[in-house]
Amino acid sequence: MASPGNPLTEALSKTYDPKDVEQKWYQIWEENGYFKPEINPDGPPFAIVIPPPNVTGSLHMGHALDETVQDIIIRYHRMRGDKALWLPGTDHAGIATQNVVEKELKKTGLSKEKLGREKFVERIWQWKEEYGGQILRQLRRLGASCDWSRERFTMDAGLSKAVTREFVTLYKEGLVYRGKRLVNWCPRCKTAISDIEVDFETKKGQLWYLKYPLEKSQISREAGHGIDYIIVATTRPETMLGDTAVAVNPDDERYRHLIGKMLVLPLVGRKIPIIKDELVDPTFGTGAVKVTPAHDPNDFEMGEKHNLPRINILSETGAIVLDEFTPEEAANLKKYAGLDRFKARKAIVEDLEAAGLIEKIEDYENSVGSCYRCHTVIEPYLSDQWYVAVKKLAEPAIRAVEEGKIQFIPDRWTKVYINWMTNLKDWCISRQLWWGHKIPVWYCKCSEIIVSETPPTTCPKCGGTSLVQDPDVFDTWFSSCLWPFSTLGWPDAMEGGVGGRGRPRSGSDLATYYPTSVLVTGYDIITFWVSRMIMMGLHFMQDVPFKKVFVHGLVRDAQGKKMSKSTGNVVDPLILIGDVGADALRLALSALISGQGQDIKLADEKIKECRNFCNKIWNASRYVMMNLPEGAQVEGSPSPAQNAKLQATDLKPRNLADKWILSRYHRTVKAVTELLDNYDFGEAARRLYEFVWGDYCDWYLELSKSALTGNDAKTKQTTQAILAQVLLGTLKLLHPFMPFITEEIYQKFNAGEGVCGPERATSPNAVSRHNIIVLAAWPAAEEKLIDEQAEKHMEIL
RNA sequence: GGGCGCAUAACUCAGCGGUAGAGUACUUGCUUGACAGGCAAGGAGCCGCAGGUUCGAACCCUGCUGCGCCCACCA
Repeated sequence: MASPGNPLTEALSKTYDPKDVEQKWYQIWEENGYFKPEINPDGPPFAIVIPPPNVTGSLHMGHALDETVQDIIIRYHRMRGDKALWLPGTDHAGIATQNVVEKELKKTGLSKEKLGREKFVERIWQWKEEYGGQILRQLRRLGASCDWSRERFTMDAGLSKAVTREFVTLYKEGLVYRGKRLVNWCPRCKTAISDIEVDFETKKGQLWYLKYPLEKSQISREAGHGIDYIIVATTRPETMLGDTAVAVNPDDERYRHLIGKMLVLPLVGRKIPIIKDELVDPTFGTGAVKVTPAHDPNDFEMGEKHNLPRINILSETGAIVLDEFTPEEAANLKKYAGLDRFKARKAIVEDLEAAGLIEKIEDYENSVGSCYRCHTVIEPYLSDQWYVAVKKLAEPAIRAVEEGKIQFIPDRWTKVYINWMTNLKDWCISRQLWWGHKIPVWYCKCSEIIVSETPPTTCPKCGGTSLVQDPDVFDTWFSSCLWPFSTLGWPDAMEGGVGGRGRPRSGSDLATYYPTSVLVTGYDIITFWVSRMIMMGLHFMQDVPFKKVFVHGLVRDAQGKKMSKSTGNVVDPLILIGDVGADALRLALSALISGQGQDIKLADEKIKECRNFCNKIWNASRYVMMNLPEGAQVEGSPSPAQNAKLQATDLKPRNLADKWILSRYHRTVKAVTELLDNYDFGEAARRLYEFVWGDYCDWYLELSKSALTGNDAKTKQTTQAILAQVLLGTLKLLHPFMPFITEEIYQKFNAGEGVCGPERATSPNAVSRHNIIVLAAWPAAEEKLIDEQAEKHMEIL
């Protein structure tokens, strides 16, 4: 037993306190360049690019999980001797960032309009410099071992150049085009958003049945039928101002005789035809549907087919405008001008009611789309936008996954991906925002469109010099889909070829690390991001952007509810780190990962369990230290020489307990290594937990007490050696999961040499730092026998 | 309307063809010598329901029920 006043017993306090340890180690690691792949210059390259968090973001539990997984992978590979790169960075997140800074401005009574575009963008840059690094600092607290010297931002010069190159190339290839179509418009953000940026929610509303009178001259002719109007059902009565037809199903007996007749649109006075179209479901409502080509996707399609006029009735903020009405119509509608769409709805319904033109109003539930950023109800809105023609890009992207060049883990996401990719619609990439990459397109008065990587000075067609750049910016995902190669130096790192094609210059990061090894992400952005990276990677690099996609679940609260500010169930990872330390949080998250990629319910109990585990291994180490040979009992020792002596000590088991723990340990090393190779982080974490607590502490450490206090010097020495070496080896296995505490303890045993640094000792068995003890291979049968014997033996004890 | 996932002890979850597991919680002891953030022992379960395959099913197949999610042009 340790003598009183032993410096080692004092070196470790009774309970583990993560605070100082974590701060200290991260700094040492970073300062010594341990996170740079170059510390393993000869290893095979292994690369992960971080899913770039929004610059405005702050670390939430979802990030914590995502980054923990990546850090486990990258630390594991680094320990295996790979030239392991984890490239960090942030996304400019156009709409999200703009919204945040707008809100800030509002507090000071300013608005972006008052500031003007240039000043506003300047303001965002300022804001970014000041607060943008927050999430990256928080990543460090988690222990994320990113190579910060390679940090990127989507609006860095190089990455901006990449986006321009991307667009111009796609344009020249005919894969990008401009079109006037209905887009999902957010009247609050005043921009188009893509289909997948719309959240649908079923909402309670009404279905209004409106009477549209037949034209007078026809009423008399129809008098015999007793019909002088058609009833249409709609959830959006205010759009009736823009109706340019009423459609019925061609087979609908009720209306067949009316097809081709004209109606008079109430309130407006416009004459509109009754048309036939198979799209109309005769069983819905009255079987007659009002057609508003400028404000409904279905109606737009019908309008195209039947050549109907498209009358836009709304401004970009969603208020009624009368620009596209005839003067007579406009005169009728003056009272609605400037009314917000929902106020207009009320007013129009009232007026129709007063005119006796409402047959009935029913309660009705339907799904309403809203902006994923601000939850404003989106408006199908007619406008000029840029699109990516996605079909030609999607085909190779599907093939790559089908052929196994990219593997989804777990596999079920393959199906989801392929299903999604085969039904892709063209991607609207222009946004009416101020923050983002400006579209490299200029318009000349002569109506020439110039698409160019560098700003043109004159129009190539008419020689005019007053060129105006497209005011819009790109969808954020249009830049982040280049991330796996733009961050590594594309396009400048390419030699030869057109449009950034060719091949990466040898020796460049791009040549070394592309394709990256694995992408780690939640399933929520497979559609937004993963699919697009695959398309663009294949298109511009002629190779997949990553070989594997590890898809994990989302972190939910203890009840399984989504964490959200409005529900108030958000658990802040930084508060937890402050409470229990980063290691406990990391272990909790990783131990909760299931092989099926289920969502994770994060309960306090689990955090507590893992905090206790930290303490457990801390105290086990304390015990082992106190029982090392006398000479070793100094802070920072055993010295290398002493250490060598310990290792040289005969590790050959002297009794059943020795055999048993070595066998257990050996199996754990093997199992955990395999589990990590197979991306089963949850099982790996659980296995380690059980080994440390259940085998090492509960059994071997308890049994060692008699050996250490006994008279047999040899037994004592062997026990000491096994205690120490199994512990040190286990610390290495645990290190990817819990980097801080393992480094701290390890360093105390190992003359200041941590787990993280460059490898010193090489072992013939190449598992290198990952597995310190090189055990002779034990025949499986013998191992099993020993296990059984040992278990029986211990039952007797 | 199409697709996916989940249902195992009070709670959170492992197990995925061979006698039901862990942690937490609970009960009863123990503990001045690594750790009370500890140790030992214990109670706990028609493994969602109904069929089928099999010598044998929590595990494989079919159907059903209940929750959750994704996709789709429900006026």
